[in-house]
Amino acid sequence: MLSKAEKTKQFIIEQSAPIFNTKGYAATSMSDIIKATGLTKGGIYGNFENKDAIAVAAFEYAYNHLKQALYFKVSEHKTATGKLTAILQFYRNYSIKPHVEGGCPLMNTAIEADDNIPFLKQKAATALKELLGSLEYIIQKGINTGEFKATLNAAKESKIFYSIIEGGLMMSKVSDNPNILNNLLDNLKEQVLTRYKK
Amino acid sequence: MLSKAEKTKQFIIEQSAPIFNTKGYAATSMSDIIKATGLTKGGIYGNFENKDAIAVAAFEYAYNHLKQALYFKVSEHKTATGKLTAILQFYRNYSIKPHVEGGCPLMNTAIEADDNIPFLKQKAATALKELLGSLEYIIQKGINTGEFKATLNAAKESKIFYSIIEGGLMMSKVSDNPNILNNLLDNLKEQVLTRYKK
DNA sequence: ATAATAAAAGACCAATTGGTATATTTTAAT
DNA sequence: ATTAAAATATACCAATTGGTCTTTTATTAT
Repeated sequence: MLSKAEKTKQFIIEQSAPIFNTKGYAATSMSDIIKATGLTKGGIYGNFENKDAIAVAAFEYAYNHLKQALYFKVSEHKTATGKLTAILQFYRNYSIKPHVEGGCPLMNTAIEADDNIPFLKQKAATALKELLGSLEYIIQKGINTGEFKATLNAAKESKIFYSIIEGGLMMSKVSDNPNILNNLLDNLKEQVLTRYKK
Repeated sequence: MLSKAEKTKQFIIEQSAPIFNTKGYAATSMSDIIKATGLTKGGIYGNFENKDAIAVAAFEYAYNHLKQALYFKVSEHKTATGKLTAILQFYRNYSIKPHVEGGCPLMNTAIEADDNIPFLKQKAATALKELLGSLEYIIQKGINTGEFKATLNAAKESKIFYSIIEGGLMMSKVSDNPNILNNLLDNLKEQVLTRYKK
């Protein structure tokens, strides 16, 4: 059974994650976290060393959430085409209905942290590597099983795939127009069915 | 001739833009700007109403810089293929040699502002619309002159084009690997020469 | 039920935040 | 050169920042 402290720690993470993901690391204050949790300084600092530790935990929580939801959807399908389509479906309307409030934690963290928050940048880099790796794995398997063309470069395609999703998400969000992303997802699906498939 | 105040104002903008673009709006303090300019509070607040006004001016400065550099490169070419290739060349190694320190001001601002800094979000949205419009215009002109396939959808292609650049830039920066973006740029060029061109 | 321990509350801290008001210095027209 | 106006410096402000320390309250093993 979870100890009291472990439960509280988890609770702090759950309440903080959407705040960090919405406002960003710099704009999120300890008083924001205090307000969101209903705890006091003692309660927070008894469970975390400092703000940075909460930010890291919140990122990992948000990323794991995203990852698990994605993996769940992907695992429902057996073919590479099915898996890729499921991923595209997952991101449909993501600009207005993201998995964690504030959008994609990976992109948010990458953009804020890349120049001057090294400990967060590194977390985002590791997460990106993992996601790209999974994508590449799906495509490569599609090639190996003969579902996709043998000429396809899985490493290359995975990066095209993901850059379009994240770039499209950024454009949709800032433009308040979910269709920018959705249209790109439609196009990616078409690409899978034509360029990828044998 | 520029008045003293106008010169100072411009100077403040020039010194602030790289700070805002690197640290972000929230993490940039007035004391950062004071330090960077060598001015005092009076000098700053005599020329700008508040921090927000500087942030807006800094964004517009950084964006205009980017835009002009891009337009200059693009205008050297007459064909749509030449113009698109020039844009791709412009972004080569952008993750380590951006036009303004900190990377693409459009993406940085879009990601930080989209959830809770409306006045900056709107600036980024307008800038994005303009950039996408220019891209679409180039592609459409390529279609109209018979250089590109008539079946091409300029509006759609411009979004694919730009999402790959920005998504690729994000991935390159957070991974400390310029090649992720560079390889995507290579691929885009190939797409222009095969899928676009007649 | 009680003690030992774990967890959370709350008072406190120096430093920094964005911003104002006033004093001083520069600029530029006469 | 003088002077009015413009521009900048400086001292000051309340509020907030991340964080510590001590006291109080809950928890949990006995």
